[in-house]
Amino acid sequence: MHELPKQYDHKAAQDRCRTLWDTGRYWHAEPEAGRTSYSIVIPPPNVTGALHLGHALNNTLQDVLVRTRRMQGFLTLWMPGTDHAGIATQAVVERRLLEEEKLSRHDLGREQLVKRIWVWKEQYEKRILGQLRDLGASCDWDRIRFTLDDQCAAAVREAFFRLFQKGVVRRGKRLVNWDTFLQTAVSDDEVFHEQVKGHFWHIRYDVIDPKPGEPPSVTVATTRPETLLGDTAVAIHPQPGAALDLAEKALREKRAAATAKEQPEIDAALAELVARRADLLPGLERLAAMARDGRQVRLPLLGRAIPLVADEWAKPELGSGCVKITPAHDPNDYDVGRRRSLPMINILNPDGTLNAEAGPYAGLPMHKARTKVVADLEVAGQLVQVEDRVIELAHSDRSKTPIEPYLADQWFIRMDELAQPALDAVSGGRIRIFPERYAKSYLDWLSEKRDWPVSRQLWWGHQIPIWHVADVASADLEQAFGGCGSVAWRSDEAGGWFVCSSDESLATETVAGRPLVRDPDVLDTWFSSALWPHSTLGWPRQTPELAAFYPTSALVTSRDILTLWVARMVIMGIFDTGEIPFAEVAIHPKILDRYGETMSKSKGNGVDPIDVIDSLGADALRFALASMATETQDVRMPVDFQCPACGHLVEQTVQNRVKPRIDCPKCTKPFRTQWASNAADLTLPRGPAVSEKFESGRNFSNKLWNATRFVLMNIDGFAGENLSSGAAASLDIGSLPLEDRWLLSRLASVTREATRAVDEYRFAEAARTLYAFAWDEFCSAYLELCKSRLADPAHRDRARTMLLVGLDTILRLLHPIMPFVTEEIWQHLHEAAGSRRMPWDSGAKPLAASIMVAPWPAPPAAWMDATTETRFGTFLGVVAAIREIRARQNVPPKTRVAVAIRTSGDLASLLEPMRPAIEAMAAADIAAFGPDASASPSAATASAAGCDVFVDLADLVDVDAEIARLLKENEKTEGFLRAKQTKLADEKFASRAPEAVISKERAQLAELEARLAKGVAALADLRGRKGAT
RNA sequence: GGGCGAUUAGCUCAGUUGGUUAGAGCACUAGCUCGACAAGCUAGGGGUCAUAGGUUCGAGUCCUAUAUCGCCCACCA
Repeated sequence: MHELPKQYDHKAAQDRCRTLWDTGRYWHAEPEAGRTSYSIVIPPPNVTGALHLGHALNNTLQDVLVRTRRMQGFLTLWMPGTDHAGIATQAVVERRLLEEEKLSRHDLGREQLVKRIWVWKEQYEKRILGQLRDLGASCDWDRIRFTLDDQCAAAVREAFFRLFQKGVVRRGKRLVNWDTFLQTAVSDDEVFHEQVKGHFWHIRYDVIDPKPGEPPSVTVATTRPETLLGDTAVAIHPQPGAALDLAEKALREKRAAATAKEQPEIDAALAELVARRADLLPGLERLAAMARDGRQVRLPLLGRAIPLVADEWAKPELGSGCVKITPAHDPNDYDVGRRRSLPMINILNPDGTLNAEAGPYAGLPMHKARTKVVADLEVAGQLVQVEDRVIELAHSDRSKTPIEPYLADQWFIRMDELAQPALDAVSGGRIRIFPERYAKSYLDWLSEKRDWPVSRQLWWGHQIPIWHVADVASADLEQAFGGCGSVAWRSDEAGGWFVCSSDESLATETVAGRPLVRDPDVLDTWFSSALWPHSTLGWPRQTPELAAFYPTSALVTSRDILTLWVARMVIMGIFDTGEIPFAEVAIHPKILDRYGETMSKSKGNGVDPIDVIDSLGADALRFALASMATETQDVRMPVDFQCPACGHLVEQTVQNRVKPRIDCPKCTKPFRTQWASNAADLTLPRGPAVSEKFESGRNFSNKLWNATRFVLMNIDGFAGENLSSGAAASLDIGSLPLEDRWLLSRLASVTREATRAVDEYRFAEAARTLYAFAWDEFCSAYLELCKSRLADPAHRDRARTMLLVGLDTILRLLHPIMPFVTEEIWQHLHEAAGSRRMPWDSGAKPLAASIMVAPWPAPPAAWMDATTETRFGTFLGVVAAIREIRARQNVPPKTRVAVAIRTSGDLASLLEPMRPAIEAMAAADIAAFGPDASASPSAATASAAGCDVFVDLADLVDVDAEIARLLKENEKTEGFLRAKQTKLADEKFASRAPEAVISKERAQLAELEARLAKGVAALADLRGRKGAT
């Protein structure tokens, strides 16, 4: 006999399963003619660090899809890989370099730094891929890619080259977010805003040669006074009066629509506007006229004459109505500068110090320059006023240092033409986004068609395949590269040329004696990510993989990168291949901590998935994550630290979550957290971050394990029938007892529900459906029922067959969510019952050696039978009724009770075969079963769907307790009854509700009336009995 | 400022096209070691579905407003 240990050992099972899968390479997909494929590319995790719970969720869901499709017979590929994550990775390595060796990247040089980052990458890539394997991800491990590997690099160069040829890659001065620590431009997405206390300085600029009646000066206000060194104008609205009228009109409209509560505030604003008009308008009108006349003001400190310009950007309703213009260091001023053709003076060096343009301030870092500028303005008497103000200061997400807007030459991609096909793909339904509402943010973002700045002044990344050459003629280039299809060139509008090549290097180092110089910049990391679906499959080569697996089937991601990544993949996929990169996009929730904050390593509120995998098992983790993946909202996960010494749980709080060590409040022993870095802390045992949410998954694994244990204990040499369609032993439904027909019916409907849920990315529903069925129906009901049948030689083998059908089907349905425990059980079943075949198995082929490649269940529709399910429900109701009476009368579990069941003759004969089952499951002896059954004088009563159940308790019955209970119950029934009567008596209801609803209500009313009558009779009976004693 | 979403049991969440007396897991209470499983079994307690209106014969579900929270986008001399 095949006997299993009492508890499921997830650690041993995980090791065994991984070995089995790796040996069989069931995760590998080779292009094969004639097979329908299903493919997913992994959202490549950054090699900046380890995977967190969000990744675990993302990858669990992908694995559920991939494992399901593989079992359904699709040629299934899940492409794994990691992302070089340009700036993020370089920042991490640079920060460590600085901390540990006090070196900057310039001390090391480009080549050495990149070498260091590769070392880092190897280390983290290994760790990440290891975590994915531990999670059970069935990626094709023979096809691991990296966004910076040779294959991806070739795709990047080719894609860039084509964009260059098409003319949508441009170079030009752009105002960028400059990170002065990393000395690179960063994208808007890599900038975060932080509120800091600052000031609002009001500075006076004197008018040059004011005429009589003209204001002698203008006052402007700024939060960044040092930028005045780069001012090239002061702006004033061209028609301040009209602008004020407009502002006033807008306010009045707002007031009309406002609630009474908001009105005082608007009134105050209106009053201010009116006062402002009186005070400032004449002056502003004068200034506007002066701007039209080309008059100038003198820039304080530097003494430069700068023009007054008329521009709508200056709002007369704000501040003094005038605004200083620093085109090279402010995004709005930049726009003004372009509109008014102003000079753009860059006052910054790349390292954040001021350059020669700043005159006497050159060499100072910005914050020192600010202090000095303010002090000098004060001395010069140009500082009018200083206000305290809270300002939103932009910081670089990567270096955590303040961002400086900075004018620099950058490469960017024009989106106007490229974006349209990507918009059409989603709005036309060729790409479907789940849940659908996210399509809106995709479309909104793309329809702005904003240019994509793609150059980064970094060393880690794909170096832009552009070479610069100056002082050559077009003919020289033609001669050098004319015959070469992989090289293109274009004038750089400054007398030089851009040469672009899709090859890694150019064939020559000079053209007409002039050197070709490689552009030092690298591409935004999202550029290579945008090519991921086709670059990983071999593009631009026409590989068999590309033909078989592109377009991919689905993309699974969280919503925050819908624009950054998903939209760009669609753009580039269509541009490069002419086809969409994926047919469906599944958006899953984010995991938040107990305070509703997103989990992140920097906050320290994360959970290492490996902690959960170690303590509770990968299946527990996966099951919990899948159950959380609902469509509507993000999910909160309260986290605790578990004391390694005593197991006590310490709630993770804002205070303790960043500490390297914690002293257990219970056993007082210290343990380390993920933050431990010094030697002393590292010697402490690790206290993993855990959440009770994962426990139900662990318990479920164990439940399945023990159900299997039961089946194997009873199988006793029975190897399983071949039920595959066409085989002799096929199931004859009509001959089966009620419980077997019920099981088949449930298997069919559960399979349908679970499959549909996965198809529609409703993972939580799939998990819930399977959990409830396996636990509450298969284990609690069916297994219990089988116990008596297994003891009866006449029925034993049929019960064994059905147990195997049930267990086998449940395992296959659960395998995508819980691969390890299902595989482990599959192997045990293989040993004990290897000749069994399900109707959806091929009868000729041997049973699959791994459940990973076992066919997905496909129960025939004929199994579904609603009548059987209802009847079985009645049976369960009778059992529950007897158990309830036992519980409320404190009958000891082993004491058998005598029961009478009063019900219609029809129902009684239908349920008669279930008599032994009822007796076994409720520890009861049925004395009477039918219309004539009646209560004995010492019975307690209960009702269940058309049956009255009387349990004869003899001297056990507590009459007073029964009376009290009946009183309470009758009262409750009366309450429902009255509500129902009122509803039915309501003429409106009777006249307007549909007939079906009314008859349903009537039936319920009748049922309630009968119930009450019985209750009243039982009560009278009990009272009489009490009087008799 | 614009957009999207959420608010249901002590906690974390489900709740199909509006239709019985609103569910699950964990936590809680009582009883139970019987050969599958104490990571278990049996029974139970616990909810004015954020608030206020409205539509409807009927609202957790639809509409409007309010409050609170979260996310995305834009802007803040």
